[in-house]
Amino acid sequence: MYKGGVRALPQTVSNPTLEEVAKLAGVSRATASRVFTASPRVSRQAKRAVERAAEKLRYVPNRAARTLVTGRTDSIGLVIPEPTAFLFGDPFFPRLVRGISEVLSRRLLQLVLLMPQSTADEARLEGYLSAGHVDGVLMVSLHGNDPLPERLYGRGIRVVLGGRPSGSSPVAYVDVDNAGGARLAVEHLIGGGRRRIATITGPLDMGAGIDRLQGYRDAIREGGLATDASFQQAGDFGQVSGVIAMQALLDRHPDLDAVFCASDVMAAGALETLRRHDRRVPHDVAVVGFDDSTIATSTAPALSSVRQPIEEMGREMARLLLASLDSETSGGKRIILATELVVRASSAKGGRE
Amino acid sequence: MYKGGVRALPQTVSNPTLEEVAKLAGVSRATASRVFTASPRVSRQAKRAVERAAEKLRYVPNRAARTLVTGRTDSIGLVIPEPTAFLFGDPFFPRLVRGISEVLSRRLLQLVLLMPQSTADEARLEGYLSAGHVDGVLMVSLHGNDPLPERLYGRGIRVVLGGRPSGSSPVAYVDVDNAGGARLAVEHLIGGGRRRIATITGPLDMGAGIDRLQGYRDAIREGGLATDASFQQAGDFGQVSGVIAMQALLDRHPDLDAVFCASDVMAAGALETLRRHDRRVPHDVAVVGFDDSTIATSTAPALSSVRQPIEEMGREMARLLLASLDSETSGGKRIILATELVVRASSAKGGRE
DNA sequence: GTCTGGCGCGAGAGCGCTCTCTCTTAGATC
DNA sequence: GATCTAAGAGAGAGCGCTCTCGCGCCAGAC
Repeated sequence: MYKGGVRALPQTVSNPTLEEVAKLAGVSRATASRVFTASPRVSRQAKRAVERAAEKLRYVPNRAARTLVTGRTDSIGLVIPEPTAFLFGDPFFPRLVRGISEVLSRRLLQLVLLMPQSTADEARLEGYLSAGHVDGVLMVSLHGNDPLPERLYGRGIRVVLGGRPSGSSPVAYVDVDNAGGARLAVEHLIGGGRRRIATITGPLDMGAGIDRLQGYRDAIREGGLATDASFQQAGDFGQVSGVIAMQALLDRHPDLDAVFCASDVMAAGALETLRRHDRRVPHDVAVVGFDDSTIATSTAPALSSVRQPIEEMGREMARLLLASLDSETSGGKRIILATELVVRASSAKGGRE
Repeated sequence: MYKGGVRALPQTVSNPTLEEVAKLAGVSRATASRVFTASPRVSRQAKRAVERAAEKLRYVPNRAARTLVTGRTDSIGLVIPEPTAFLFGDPFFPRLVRGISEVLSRRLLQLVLLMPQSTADEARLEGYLSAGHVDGVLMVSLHGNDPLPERLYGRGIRVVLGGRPSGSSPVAYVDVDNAGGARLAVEHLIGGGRRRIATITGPLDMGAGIDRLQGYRDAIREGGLATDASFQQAGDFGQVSGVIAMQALLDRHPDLDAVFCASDVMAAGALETLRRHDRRVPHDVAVVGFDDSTIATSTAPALSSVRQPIEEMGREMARLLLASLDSETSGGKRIILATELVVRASSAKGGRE
């Protein structure tokens, strides 16, 4: 019975070894190896002979053996805690992967995704990553103060985060300009004549949640309006939390005239509540979301939103990790990518003059 | 410069080896090894000494070395071609992963996700999987006749598919009862008095697309209605294709009174078109989707849909693979899981009497 | 003709681990 | 007290590969 323990089972199909390839090609193992490591010191005919032999035997180099001696795996781990895949139900995740892959493929590195489902999974994951299964680790969207990145970092494993961690940390990261994006959104609302502007925040134990709130506050203050905590209501980026938060805000401020939501999904929930309360959007209340996800164009009215360069974030994460792998020094670096406001019907200026 | 080539670089942090742990614990390497392989023949005190030494040195067994001798990696690959993550933009993907993880975690196996982004990626993937990086492979939702599963199978690698391949194949798979689900949906429409029932199909080079169409046809025929190809319009599971297909169907049959869509997302598109043509749903036209995704409850009216047990599919895939790993014989087995119809407003019987 | 240099190649060590085989020793049996 | 047994530990081989070292050979310089 296959127990996932550590006991040797007979290989069902014992793969050919380099030794056999070399013998068939009539060369030494060393020469055959040189062919597969693309080493220059091989004659054309030896190379051809080895290649032919390999093809004939359907030889594939044993990765474990190679890793054992080189200390390298040529693969990169991407860790995505379970909730993330849902939070941004939207293309966030595949877009990020696409950006990362674009860079890694060029270097012939294999991207390996890891989705811990539980705390137990995550503990095991630390062992997996520490055991030399990957050359470096990318991680996204940590809730609270996930200790994993720092622990890996402490082990000398190269780590790059997507989205800044909520605390301070020596680990390198790439983030989008959440505060800047939020500020753009709120400045746009102020510019449209709104004065009683509420916000539905993300979880405040995540960098993205904190920074988007900060951007909102900055814009409110700089716009000469008063920041008032009763105009702020926390959500968790999910739709239901948008519905509930909007309700709470309307209870406190029936006359609010705009709401900035830290995610499109929450904004969709907010729209639902506004509709139920017969608020016209954008006439009575303007709404702006964040993420510019596909949901933004399918709501009625279509949602203004802050667009983030997800693919670019993936690319930068990969580049940063590769640079760290090259440089023999790790950590510290951070890259912030610009965000952009996309205005749609939900906050149209014409909504109210 | 880190090239992803095959050249040894100095390890930034050279991890402690078993040898060092053994020395610190005052035992031989063999005894130390026994501790980590949970072998029974170790005295309590030797075990404790080794554990203490390991902790002190922060020792993690080198996986490559272990794999080299055991021939096992204790990890399982899950291959998801890029389009899939989009197609079922919805929780399909995380739900599947959750089901799989549930089973694998219990065996302490690591799930590794692989998302080839291009044909080049896929070619490289074959090498990766063949090189002994994983003990077995799970694959989902193949477009057309993807040769990868059979090639891996041919190499003696254990493979289990999620969703039957469109052609015939010796590779084991788990699938939901697509035909049965479609049949339920159409029987429900017929039971509601509908007679001019159209369908928007999925891509017909995918098992799911083919089978859902087949179920539709069977139900139509058995309901005593005529199957008529002009009532069938192909889509690609995406929203836009639903919009367009519905338009084509209305052009041909302005008086159709129901439409069965092979995905919820296409159904949402169909609803859009129906609304634009002033068809009331369900009064004039009843609509049923497939997948019972979150979108089904957020459309207006809410969408009747066929529910599939995604988590269960993940679990069964994992179980089948583990069984195959145990049994030393591979392939052949197939498991079909029941689907279920969830009736909502879009096909309410009261819609028309 | 000799000397030099570099190219191509083979021999062999060794990466870190598991596992088999063998040895030691303590306890059980007579 | 002698013999047997089995539990616990160590020695050592070897998994498949890469890489260093050094040897032989031939082209070009003198």
